[in-house]
Amino acid sequence: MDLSFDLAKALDRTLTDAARRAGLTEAGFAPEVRPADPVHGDFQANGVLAYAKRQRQNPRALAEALVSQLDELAPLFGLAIAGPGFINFRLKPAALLAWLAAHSNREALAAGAAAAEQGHTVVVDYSSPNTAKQMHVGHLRSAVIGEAICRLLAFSGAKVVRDNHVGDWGTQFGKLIWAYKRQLDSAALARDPLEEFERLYKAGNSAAEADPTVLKEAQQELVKLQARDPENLGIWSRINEVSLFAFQEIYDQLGIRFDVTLGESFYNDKLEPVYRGLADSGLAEESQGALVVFHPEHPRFKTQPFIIRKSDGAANYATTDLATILYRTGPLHATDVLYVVDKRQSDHFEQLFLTARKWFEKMGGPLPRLRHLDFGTVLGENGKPLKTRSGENIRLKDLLAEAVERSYQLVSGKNPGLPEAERRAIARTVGVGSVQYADLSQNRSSDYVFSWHKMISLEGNTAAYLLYAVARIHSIFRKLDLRPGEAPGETGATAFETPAELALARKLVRFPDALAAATGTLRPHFLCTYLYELAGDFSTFYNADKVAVDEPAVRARRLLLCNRTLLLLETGLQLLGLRILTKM
RNA sequence: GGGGCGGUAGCUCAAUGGAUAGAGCAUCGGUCUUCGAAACCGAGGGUUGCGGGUUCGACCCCCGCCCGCCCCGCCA
Repeated sequence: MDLSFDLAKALDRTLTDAARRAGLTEAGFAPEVRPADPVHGDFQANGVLAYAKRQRQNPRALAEALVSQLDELAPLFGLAIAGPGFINFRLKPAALLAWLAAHSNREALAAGAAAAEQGHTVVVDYSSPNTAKQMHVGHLRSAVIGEAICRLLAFSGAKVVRDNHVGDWGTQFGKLIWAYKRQLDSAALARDPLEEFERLYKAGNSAAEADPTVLKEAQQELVKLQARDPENLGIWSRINEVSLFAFQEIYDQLGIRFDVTLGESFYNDKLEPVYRGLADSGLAEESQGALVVFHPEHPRFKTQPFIIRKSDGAANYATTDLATILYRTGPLHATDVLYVVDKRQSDHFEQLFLTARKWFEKMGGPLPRLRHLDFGTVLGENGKPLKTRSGENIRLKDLLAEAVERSYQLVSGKNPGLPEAERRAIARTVGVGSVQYADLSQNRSSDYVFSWHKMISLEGNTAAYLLYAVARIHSIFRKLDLRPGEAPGETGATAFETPAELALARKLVRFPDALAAATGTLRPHFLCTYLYELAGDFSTFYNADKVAVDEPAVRARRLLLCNRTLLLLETGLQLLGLRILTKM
């Protein structure tokens, strides 16, 4: 066996072959290789236990037989059979060094990782705010998690299409256009367009509520827009243009750039085939004046309809979502579509996917793998959805600004000697990164409690702690007048000896497992946990073993550890969508 | 009423059916004349909501119950 990027996978193959030679052939044998508790080793194989159970054989004897066929591993691993029949593998110090030497830069990591998702074209539908409104805290998770997932998939070899499916076509435009024509404040529009659009919408809304004549006029504006009246279409398109420009300011802070922005309006002329296709195939039926799809085999959806055309004849999001699947399957050639959307919409997606599957079966076309990547709600300290004190949604713009300001206070307190401009720049990286990391480090399915104190802290699993480790490694290289990334001072490194060196080296070698866990389950928090543990092992090493010692061989191997830790921390943080720094 | 998700240390959260359930915060106690102490080391803290079941092995799978949040026809 060679020391490839993914050692667990390589071990799995080796054990599968060895099992055949050892006679473990009945009913298939799966080695079940996984990372182990460091107390026991680096990897463990549990497959013998289940196999022995099925074959009614002694698991320890089977493990002995298997291990006797693993001589080729002896140069790399210490092997041990433990407990009822676990096989433990502990990398030898020289093998640790060899793996680290072979993966010394971003390209080597990427080359190793790229096998996992090769051949997939993944459309990721994320962020997707409504135009003419501010992005608020409710839009945070989709944007942050979606971007991290895009980066993870791309690094693992997938072709990723980032699609911002904006809500740019809704009934809100009637009232908005009504108010736009009568009450537009140009100065306010120039200053903060989304603020002005929101004001106009509220003005239109309350005017319509107070006066039925206004309501009728607003409805007329909407009808005119839908009939492609040039003036209303112009206003509408200006609103969208300005909105997207404002959104991009947020996206720039979060490091997001979409490949396509195909909002609901893009599908306006692509809805007929949906109605026709579903009606002709017999999936859709009339119910209470609407066109709906029931799923008789489903306990809930046999009575809970999927409405694809409202009783007033208008489309809704179900219609555009179906049209969107057609477009992503066709022109975008998707093999996979991921919807990074609030978990409260899970019913909708379940119905959507069920309907799409049946529809595509009738059409005879292959359906991409559709998955709803749900996420929980951001809660305040009171356990309720996060709001301002007055009960308003917190604007993303304000939230990020506050994070940056709080980080600036922290940085200025800790490192007042730095020039202000530098402290400001550091605060942007730390502040925005703290918000992103707090979101990503938690299992995405759960709700989480938003806490400035926890988020912007040097203690615990935070962005600042990780960035501090990065900054400190850079500082070592600066001190020694070396430049990281050029593998400086590594030649002549001898195998690791001290407990802290060994612990750090063994953690470094686990990077592929963390990456595979995060990408395979589309849960970035697995990578966060790994990076946090890595930074912790580095800090322990840093406190225990001095890097800048006189003995050249010891110094070389410690520099190698620093360099590789830096590489993996920086790579990992960037895969999560964070920016990095060299001082803080 | 039907359904989804959750309940793990005082608090916030981890944990592919695998070995003695782990971190951080908080509490208590240590470590700076030496590469950034924004850090590190250590201690205490648990009937994994309750009761059954499956399994060599269950926080994890199955059944029942309790509690919390969310969804259930024309918003997305």
